[in-house]
Amino acid sequence: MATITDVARLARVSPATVSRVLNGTTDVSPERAERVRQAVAELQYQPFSPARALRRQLTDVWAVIVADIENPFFTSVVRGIEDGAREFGYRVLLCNSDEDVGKEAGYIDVAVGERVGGVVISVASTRQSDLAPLLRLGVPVVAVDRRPVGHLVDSVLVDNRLGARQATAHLIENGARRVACITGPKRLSTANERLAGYKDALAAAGRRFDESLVLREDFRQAGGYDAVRALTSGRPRAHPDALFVANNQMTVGALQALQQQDLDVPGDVKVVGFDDAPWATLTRPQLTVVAQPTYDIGRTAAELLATARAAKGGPREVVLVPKLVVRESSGRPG
Amino acid sequence: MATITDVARLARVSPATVSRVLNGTTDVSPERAERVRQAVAELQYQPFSPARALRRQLTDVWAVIVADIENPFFTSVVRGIEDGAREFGYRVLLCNSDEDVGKEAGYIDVAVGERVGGVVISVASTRQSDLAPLLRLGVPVVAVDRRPVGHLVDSVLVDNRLGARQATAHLIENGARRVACITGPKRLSTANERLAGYKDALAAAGRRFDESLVLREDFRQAGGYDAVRALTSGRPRAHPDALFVANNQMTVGALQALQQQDLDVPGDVKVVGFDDAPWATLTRPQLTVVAQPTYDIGRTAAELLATARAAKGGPREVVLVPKLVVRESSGRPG
DNA sequence: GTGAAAGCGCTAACAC
DNA sequence: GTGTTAGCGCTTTCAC
Repeated sequence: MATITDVARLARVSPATVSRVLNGTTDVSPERAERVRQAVAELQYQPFSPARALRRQLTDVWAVIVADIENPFFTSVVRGIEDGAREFGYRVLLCNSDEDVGKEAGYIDVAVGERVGGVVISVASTRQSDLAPLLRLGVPVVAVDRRPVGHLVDSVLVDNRLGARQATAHLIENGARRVACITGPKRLSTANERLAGYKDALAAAGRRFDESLVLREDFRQAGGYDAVRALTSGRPRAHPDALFVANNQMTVGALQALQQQDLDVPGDVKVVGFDDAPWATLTRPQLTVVAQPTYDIGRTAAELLATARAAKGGPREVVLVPKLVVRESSGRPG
Repeated sequence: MATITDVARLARVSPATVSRVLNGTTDVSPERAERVRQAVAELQYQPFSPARALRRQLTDVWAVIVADIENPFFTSVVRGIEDGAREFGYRVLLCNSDEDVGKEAGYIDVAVGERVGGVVISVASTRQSDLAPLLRLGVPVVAVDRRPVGHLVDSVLVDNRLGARQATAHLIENGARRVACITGPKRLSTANERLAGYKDALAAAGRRFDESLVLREDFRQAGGYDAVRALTSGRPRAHPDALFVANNQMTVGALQALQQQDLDVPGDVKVVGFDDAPWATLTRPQLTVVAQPTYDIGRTAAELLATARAAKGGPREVVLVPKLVVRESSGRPG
């Protein structure tokens, strides 16, 4: 591969001049600039990024570390981040922590090693994810979706508690007597906040909180499936007549389990899921969900990251509002 | 941030010795090695990747360039690639070309600039995507899903023609008289191969090929929706009684359009989609699809990439076999 | 406006 | 085993 020296030789100028033409830092005489451009084209020269990064001590790359690249929620957020990054002149290095704190730590090390210009992260664990290596370096970090505790970073969150409260209240209004909550692991703030919102709604309706109706699973499809199997395995009187499922992938699993057991939705069990999906109107019945502003979450994160170095004061926190989208799976009033 | 020199000073050794400890290239006396490790820990030293890449002239990074990060097909492929990459000791830099040859070219330049160790790409265009910058550099490239013409690269493809033929034949066997094909743009080999398979099946059944029953849209949801609207807008006798939809996202749109027009599936219109989805059993009726071995595609690509430098002979091509998964949307025989 | 020269942090060749 | 040294490709003073 050609180097800047090769280009300089061919264009009969110094390497410094080639650099100046490429970066537009100083004026170069038109003729020489033209010679340089020709030489670049002829040699198909492409600057070697590591050399440039070494010299400049920074890169125009952001690392985006998401917990689950297969979850459409995150890919939509990523799209928002990407579009924002492009606008601000950054490239995006996308990493998948796979809900694993260890893998996540590895990618954080990579981000540190690359001296990336910024990091957007949906932490694998609210308490255990360690952002310190980034913060020590002074790399701006924006947390999305999940709240990291003990680290002072900007964040873009959704009012999960509100969304969960609305979902649960809606089920109660529609006549549900025993609403179960299938939520995620304790290590995720989203799981806890959605559970809290569920409790809020019960309390507001004067309902007793029944521990046996709350199940924690991982946020994956199999978790939703297993939860429903467990909830419907005991004596029938103990079964729930409504489900608030706190995550999109678990909702798929939950619906599959209900279907397999010939339980009618919403007749036997009413269902509200979290996060909308393109196919939510294709299921029978159509799925009621708490929709999240996924793309905006990403967009907003990019804006915070781009302005992080200039920002004064403490961490900035943006909380976006989810929206209950009522379809058929949650039944009807009365 | 601490440098290798800082570590060396603190450990009272030379920078070379620190490097040796970190990379395990040569034996270092136990005591000195221990001192180095302590210094590394104390300073929280993290090697600066660009400096290392500059010196070594290569990186342990693969670029994975996918056409649409929001398409679950690709994210599943990516998971396969990632798992393979990890096994072979590579990190994955994920890029989203957004079905745009221009953005794709930008990421190819990035890959060249970074001198990545390999590239896995699902090209944005069979003919227009330009892999030459990579090949000139000698970077191993593996194409997945879509076939790039005019470039000698390894590839992992699916037998789209076979899958499409099976899908269409199945619809015909189930009594469809007018099978429409909603496929993708001409620039994508997958779109063309699936159309070819559709034609194969018609021919094998002795059916006349009717141009008006073939629609090309982009591979996105709105495309499927628009196609169905178009197909059902003319005089009823011209409407199809079956649809072969050549892509997962378009299938969602197509089903939505059918639903909106109160067309019964499979009564009025039988449907087979391409690529399976977790929610395919939740729709009413359950969706018949041609399932692709997504994860294996990625896995296989990683294996080809890891062994590319050692491989002799011409380009290697692996063709995986899709599988028709019959559910309800395609009707019943007779 | 331009070139010479230094140096970013790291590793590998070479001495000892 | 270990330290010294050179140099990867680039940008940025500093002279002129």
